[in-house]
Amino acid sequence: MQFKSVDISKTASAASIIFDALKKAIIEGDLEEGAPLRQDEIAKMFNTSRIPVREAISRLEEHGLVKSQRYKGAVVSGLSADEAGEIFDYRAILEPHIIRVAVPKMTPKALTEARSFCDAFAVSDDPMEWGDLNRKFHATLYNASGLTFHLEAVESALDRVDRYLRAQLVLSDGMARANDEHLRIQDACERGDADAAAELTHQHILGAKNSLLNHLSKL
Amino acid sequence: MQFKSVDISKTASAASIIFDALKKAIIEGDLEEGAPLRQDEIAKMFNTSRIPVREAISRLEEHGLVKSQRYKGAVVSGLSADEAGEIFDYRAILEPHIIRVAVPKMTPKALTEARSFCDAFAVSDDPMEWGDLNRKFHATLYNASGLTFHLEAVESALDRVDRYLRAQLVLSDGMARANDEHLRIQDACERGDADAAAELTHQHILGAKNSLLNHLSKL
DNA sequence: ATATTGAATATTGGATCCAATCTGGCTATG
DNA sequence: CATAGCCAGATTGGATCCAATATTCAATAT
Repeated sequence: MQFKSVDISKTASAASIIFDALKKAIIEGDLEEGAPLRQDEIAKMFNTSRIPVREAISRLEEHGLVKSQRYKGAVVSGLSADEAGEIFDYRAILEPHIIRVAVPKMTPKALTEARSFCDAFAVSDDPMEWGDLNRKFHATLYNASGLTFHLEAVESALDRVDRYLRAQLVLSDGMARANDEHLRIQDACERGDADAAAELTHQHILGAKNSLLNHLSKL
Repeated sequence: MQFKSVDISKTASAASIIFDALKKAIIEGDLEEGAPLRQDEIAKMFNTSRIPVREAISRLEEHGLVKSQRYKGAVVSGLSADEAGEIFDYRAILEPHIIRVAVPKMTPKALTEARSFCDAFAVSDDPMEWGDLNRKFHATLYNASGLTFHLEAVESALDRVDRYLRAQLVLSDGMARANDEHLRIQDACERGDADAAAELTHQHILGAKNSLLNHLSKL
C-alpha cells in the first residue's frame, strides 16, 4: 500500500516562528521604528522562555531590522529618507539585471501566474493587500532567473523598505502608475523582450523612489 | 579636563565573539565546506555554555555561511562554481556603482590610505595576506561613497566568496593581473575619473570571475 | 548473510535559574 | 535649589538542567 508523504512538520523551531512573526510585524509597520523589543514580553506572547526570543532578535539584527545594545535591549531600526533612497537605488541596479536573465527562462505557467497577481493588484481596493501582491508579482517574474543569491539580496532589501513601498503605493498617483508600469513589464516579458523588461523595471523603481522622496520632502 | 573616550569594551557579548571567530574560520577556509559545527565542542573551546554558541550559529545562518537542520545541527555551507559565479556577477554590478559615487567624495587621506594598501598588496609575498589587503584596498575606496547599505551588501557577498577570491589570487597570473588593475583603479580615482574607475572595477571583477571559473572547469 | 527492531548514546531545542548591568527615584550635601 | 551618590527594581546575558529528536549499534528474525 502506498502512503502519501505527509510533512510531520515540527520543522519549525520556536525561534523561527518568533523570528517570522516579529519580522512580519516590523515589515508591515505594526511595530513602529524605535519600539523596544522586551524579551520577557515577547516570550509571554508566545508562551516560551526568553531563549528562543533572543535567538529571533539576534537574527533580526543580522538583517538590519533591529538594533540592539548590550544590556539595553533591542529596538526596531529606523530608516531615514536618504537610507530608503539608497535602497531604492540598489534595487534599481539589481532588479533590471535579474529580470533580463529571467525573461528567456520564463515558462507559460510563470507568466500566467504573474499576470494573475498583476490583475489582482489592479482590482484590489485593500491597501494592506497592495504591498503583498506587488511583491508577489515581481517575485514571480524574477524567480525564473534562478539567481538565488540575487533573489535573496533583493528580498532582504525589500524587507527593509517595505513600509516605504506601501506608503508610496497609497499616494494619489501611486497605484495608477504602478499598475500601468506592471502591465508594461508583463507585456515585455510575454513578448520575450528582456531589454525592455529591464529598462521598464529600472524606471519603475526609480519612479517609485522619486515619488516617495518627493512626498517625504513635503512633510 | 578632557578625557579621551575609551571603549570600556565589555561591549562584546560572548555570542558576538564566537560569531566573529566562527565567521573568520569559515571565510578563511579553516572550517571546510560541510564541516559540522558541534555546539558542545565550540562551547568548550570558548569556555562558555552552548547558549551563546547557538546564537552565533543562528546569526551565521542568516548570512548564509552555515545551514542548519532542526535536531541535526549546522554545517558550513558549500558554494558551487555556479553560485560563486553568480556572486561575482552581483559584485560586478554593484561595485562599479559604488566607486562611481565614491570618487568625487574621496579625500586625499583616503586616497593615500588606499595607495598604501595597494602598495602593500604589491610587495607582499604571504598568500594569506593577499586576501585581506585586497579587501582593504577596495573597501577604503568604496567607503568614501557613504553608501552604507551597498557597502554592507558587498561585504556580505565578499564573505561568501572569500575563499574563491583567495584561490583566484594564487593562480599563476592572478596576483600580477590584480596588481595591474589595482594601480589603474587607484590612478583613475586620483584623477577623479569616476567613469573610468567604475569601468575598471567592472572589468576587474569579471576578469577575476573568468579566471576562477576557467581554472575550476579544468579540475 | 541481510534486513529489521529496539535500546543506548549523542546532540539539539528550550525552561529555569543566577549574575551583570541599566534605569529611575530618593537622599544627603553643598 | 541643584547635584552627586546610592539603593531597588527592571532587564539582559549566560549557565545549568531537562525534554525531544537523531544516530549508532547490538540483537533477532527471515
